[in-house]
Amino acid sequence: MKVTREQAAQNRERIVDTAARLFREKGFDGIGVADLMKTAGLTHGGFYGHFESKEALLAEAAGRALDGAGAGWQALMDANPDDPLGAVARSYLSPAHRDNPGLGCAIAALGADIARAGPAVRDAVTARTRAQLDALAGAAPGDTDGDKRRNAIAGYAAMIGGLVLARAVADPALSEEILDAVAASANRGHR
Amino acid sequence: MKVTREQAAQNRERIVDTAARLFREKGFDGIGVADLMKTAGLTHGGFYGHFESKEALLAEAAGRALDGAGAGWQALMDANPDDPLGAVARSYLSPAHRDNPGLGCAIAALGADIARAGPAVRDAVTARTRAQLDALAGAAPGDTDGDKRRNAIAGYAAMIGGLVLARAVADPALSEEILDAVAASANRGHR
DNA sequence: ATTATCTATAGATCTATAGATAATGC
DNA sequence: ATTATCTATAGATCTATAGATAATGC
Repeated sequence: MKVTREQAAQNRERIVDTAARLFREKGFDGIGVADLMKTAGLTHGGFYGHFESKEALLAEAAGRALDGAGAGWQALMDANPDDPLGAVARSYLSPAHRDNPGLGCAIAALGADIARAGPAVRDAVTARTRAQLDALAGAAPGDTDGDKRRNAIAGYAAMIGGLVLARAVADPALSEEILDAVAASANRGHR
Repeated sequence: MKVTREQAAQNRERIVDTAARLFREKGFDGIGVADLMKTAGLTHGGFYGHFESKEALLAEAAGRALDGAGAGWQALMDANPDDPLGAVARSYLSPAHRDNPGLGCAIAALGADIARAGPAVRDAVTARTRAQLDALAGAAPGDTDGDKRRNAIAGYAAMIGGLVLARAVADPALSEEILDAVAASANRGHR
């Protein structure tokens, strides 16, 4: 059953999108190529015509997930010119984000997997991280460019760690308290 | 080859210690029971006399790792009464911690695995998180108890996220910049 | 003729268990 | 007699590949 060149390209995109979701939900080792392809509506063996390896797919999937996040942040910042960073922080630290890792931040969901991965994955993530920090730094509070950049990095770090911690704890009240406390500290920089 | 009751208890401890290190280094799915037992100097089959399942071991191993971190923080805070939180942050955000996940923070190394785990694991982590936040809140800056607690949570979150991000990026200079920026923001609360 | 996808499988792993072994502890 | 540990294995999964199939694109 061959398909058109265009259909094949669409299938490839669907594999990347499916992987971007399933890797974030279940972790890199938590979903196999066979199940992933089945979810994408394809068969196991077809995978290796599109990607060299499962890890090569992770590099693309993580890149795509982070690109999506970057676009979402930019839209939030553009829509909230008086408090761009606060808007990003409130969205990032929402219960909806906490409860839907498959659609959320790839660093929070896959940070440890990425740290253990090879250069292709880490380079893809590094490039997006650089772009996101640059975008945040432009909107961050601070008297100098150095201050703004440090505040952007610290703010991003607090969001990531807050989300990871809020997902890890079992008590919903404590989880909520963590999200709120980090969001409040992000707002402190707002003037 | 039976061993004494005491030797068996020591073997169990060694399994937990080994797991605490290997899970943090390789992730929960990155190390198998057989390899883990071999590293502990025992055979695969002996495992199930000590633990109900691999996940039951994770609950103990994560608890032990976090207890060790809590003790280390307390020692750091006691030794630096004029800047207790800064001392913890500088240690947490050191290149040594970044480069040795097997000996480091279990939340940063295993946060996503913990979030996907069952109640035994999550409850063990929640109890230690509560204790650590209480200890940090006592030393955190802030005019009210509520401020101190919020600052403790936000500071802890920034440390976790900073470490995760510093481990994920491939560029050593960017990684260092992240550690330094988060440490500097933690010091901002210092008076 | 090319190629995207399929079925089938190799070979390696994984968790968990069954049953044997051998030393302790009563 | 009890029990901590061992060997061996069941049964399920994993990544990756080989070779067949069938439709596209020249």
